[in-house]
Amino acid sequence: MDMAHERDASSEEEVVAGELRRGPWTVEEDLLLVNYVAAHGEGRWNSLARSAGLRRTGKSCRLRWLNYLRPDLRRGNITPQEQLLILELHSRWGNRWSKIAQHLPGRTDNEIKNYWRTRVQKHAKQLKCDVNSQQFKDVMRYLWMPRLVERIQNAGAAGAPQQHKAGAADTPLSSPSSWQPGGGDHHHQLLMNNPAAVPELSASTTTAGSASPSSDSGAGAQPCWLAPVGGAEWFTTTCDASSSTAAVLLAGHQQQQQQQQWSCLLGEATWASSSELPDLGCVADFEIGSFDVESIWSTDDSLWFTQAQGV
DNA sequence: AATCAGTACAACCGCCACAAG
DNA sequence: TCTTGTGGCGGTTGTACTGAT
Repeated sequence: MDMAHERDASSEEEVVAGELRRGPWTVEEDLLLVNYVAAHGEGRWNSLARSAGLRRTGKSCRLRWLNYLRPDLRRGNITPQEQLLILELHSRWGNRWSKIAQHLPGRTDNEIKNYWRTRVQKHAKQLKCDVNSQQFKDVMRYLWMPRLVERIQNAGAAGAPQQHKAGAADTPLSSPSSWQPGGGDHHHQLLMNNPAAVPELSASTTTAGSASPSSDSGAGAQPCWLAPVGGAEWFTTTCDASSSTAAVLLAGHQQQQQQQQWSCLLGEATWASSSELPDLGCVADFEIGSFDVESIWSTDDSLWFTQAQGV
């Protein structure tokens, strides 16, 4: 369903500036654009807009096509796997949305940007810290991401990847089969069959512990894009296995006592005294007990979080 | 039922890089 | 070298939707 299509094209909500239309696209405009691109291909958006009979700017046409009409778009909720990848890639590259989107087939930079702003930044706000602060990065790296890995693992163990807050908005493209070899959309199959399709992640060096989270160097990764049969396996191979995050996650996985480990991590005394553990700085200064577990964190996340705090 | 606040997402804007003339 | 057109990107805004009160 597209809310834009529910409007009358002649409604006064739409602004007509000279010959150019603005505002939500109508079904007729979408059809014009889709048909024209199908017949003539993408590019030359300004002339395309004129030739197709669209009273839109080339920019508007391009955006509409890339963010909404492209046939290979993956629609529906961001899965835990995708969330994990977004968090990891953002920790490396910052707000390089298009770059991040390149590693999430079928997702647009706009979608990822919206996800970040509406959900991730929301939690930074709740934690009363800046989303770019080291504290928040630590929370993501040592609390949020491991939890996502755990959820992916659990979903894998249950026989099928967990749908994150699956709702009516989900389409077949976002179904768990998309992550299974032989299932899902064309792009995923391409990536799974050809790991080199993500060259930056396939570049492999193993300098354990040396990679900077924000580094653009892209060191040490063996992407597989396989189904999340084991969440930690999927993550550590998809992302940089030499990064501190992945190393910690992998260690937790190998111990098969991940929950206990993270419970320890949450104890102030532990992370203040153990040189083995990552320096979490002043994470404990957060009002972490009031962390809102809605939207991103599910109810069982809340339970886990409470247990982890030893409450 | 009405109102309100929060959420999700489509769309626009301004800036920048690049290529062609 | 300068100008212009084009495409790409990140930031921001507007609004429909949803759930709580």
